[in-house]
Amino acid sequence: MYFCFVNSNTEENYLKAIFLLTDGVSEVQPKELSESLGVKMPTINSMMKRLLEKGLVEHTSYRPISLTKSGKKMAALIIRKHRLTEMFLVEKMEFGWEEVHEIAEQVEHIKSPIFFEKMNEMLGSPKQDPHGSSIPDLNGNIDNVNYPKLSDCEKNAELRLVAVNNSSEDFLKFLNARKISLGLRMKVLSVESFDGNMTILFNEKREEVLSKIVCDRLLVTQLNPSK
Amino acid sequence: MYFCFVNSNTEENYLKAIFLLTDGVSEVQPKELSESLGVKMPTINSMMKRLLEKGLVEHTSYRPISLTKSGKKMAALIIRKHRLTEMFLVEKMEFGWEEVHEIAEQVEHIKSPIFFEKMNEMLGSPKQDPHGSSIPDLNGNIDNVNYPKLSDCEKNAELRLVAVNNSSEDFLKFLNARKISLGLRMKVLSVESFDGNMTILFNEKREEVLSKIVCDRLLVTQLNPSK
DNA sequence: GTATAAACTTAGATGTATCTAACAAATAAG
DNA sequence: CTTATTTGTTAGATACATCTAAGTTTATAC
Ligand SMILES: [Mn+2]
Ligand SMILES: [Mn+2]
Ligand SMILES: [Mn+2]
Ligand SMILES: [Mn+2]
Repeated sequence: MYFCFVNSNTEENYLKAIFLLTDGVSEVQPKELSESLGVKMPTINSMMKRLLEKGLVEHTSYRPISLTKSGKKMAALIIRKHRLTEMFLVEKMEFGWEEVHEIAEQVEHIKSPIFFEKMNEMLGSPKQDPHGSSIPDLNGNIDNVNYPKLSDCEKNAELRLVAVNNSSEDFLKFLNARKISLGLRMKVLSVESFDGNMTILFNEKREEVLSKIVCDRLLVTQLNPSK
Repeated sequence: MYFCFVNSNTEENYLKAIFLLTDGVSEVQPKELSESLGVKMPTINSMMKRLLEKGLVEHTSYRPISLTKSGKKMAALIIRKHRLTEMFLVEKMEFGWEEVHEIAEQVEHIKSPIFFEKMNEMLGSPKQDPHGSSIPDLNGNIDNVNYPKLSDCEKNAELRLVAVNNSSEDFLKFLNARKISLGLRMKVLSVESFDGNMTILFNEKREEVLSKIVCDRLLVTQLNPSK
């Protein structure tokens, strides 16, 4: 049934990184992958050679890298485990959303399908993780909703924060300190064209200036413009 | 504070195996360790060389192996994580006691003190794991209660099952099928001297014959002989 | 007490995951 | 178009975790 050839944790991390850098569809430059994983270029080369032999990636010399169908599925299933873990840590173990990414980075490699399906069950099959990213299903299919960045919105836009782009502890602590969490209502009061700073009204009450760097990492939906 | 030189999962498994084979106090033969870990003898040699350099084991050529003080502490802390995990899986995630050992074998290597201390808190600082083994404290101290085996008990002994010697899935499923679980009352009705088979009365109702192999793996306490 | 067996060690090989140094191709600049 | 610069590849080295084959030491048997 399960045709069990298993990949190492390292291989899993490569597949995941490629998936995230390509959105599961496009290609990624070796350079970009090397920076994302924090390894030197030749390391990418030797790993691509292995993943190529296993039929998980496509790569010809001097060309960008992409996942094969089976590579894509494997990557999505690892991401499923990562995001279920994050949700479990937040919902069932009372961790803050800023604490869970590092732990999930390790837990995602546990070899035990039932362990993650138990989490899924206890959580009631959640569709998003604590950072608003979609959780792939058991077949490796993932909703590819592409939320706009706050920084791409215009003056007077009425928005709701639905996800963050980045789960680093520092960034999320920054948001915590300003009581910015998923679901928050926002209105763009002004955009400074010089540096991209935005003045935002939160929940129709609180006003705050956010830098371009921060606005790039906040993903939003438009609130229905009727009314 | 934490002087963070970290060991690989493999090194952690060796430390744990030595601890369990020596009860944290005595010595173990390389042969025995090699069989316990399922690796060949030279593998033990090269790992002992590394652990020796790290100051975690003591070993001179052709002599048995023991843990140093710091090796002992590290081993105990890994065992703490293993057993807390097993308890968490049973108590908070509704796994059966026969399912948890393999998962804990992987989870024990997660690098995140807070992850395990959260489990500990949620569980109310349990003193035993689901198989009745003691959970070491945060300083690596462990209650070394040495329960007798059922197979060492005599006819008419009145006992309570407090732990099992072995957490293999097969053995625990065998016990499940016979509704044998921790806390169960037992009375030794007879011992067959030829093969060590014992006839046991459970909960003053149910009678069952258990083989020597099984009785060797059941750890008991004497019920107070008064009354 | 020597011979045989068992346990242990050393040497050398393999595969994974990484690196540096040196070279090659593609891209950008002038 | 030729020259830098950036990007990518190859070759060779190192550390970890394991093995097999070949010796050594210790223990057991006669
Ligand atoms: Mn994450
Ligand atoms: Mn990971
Ligand atoms: Mn266990
Ligand atoms: Mn383990």
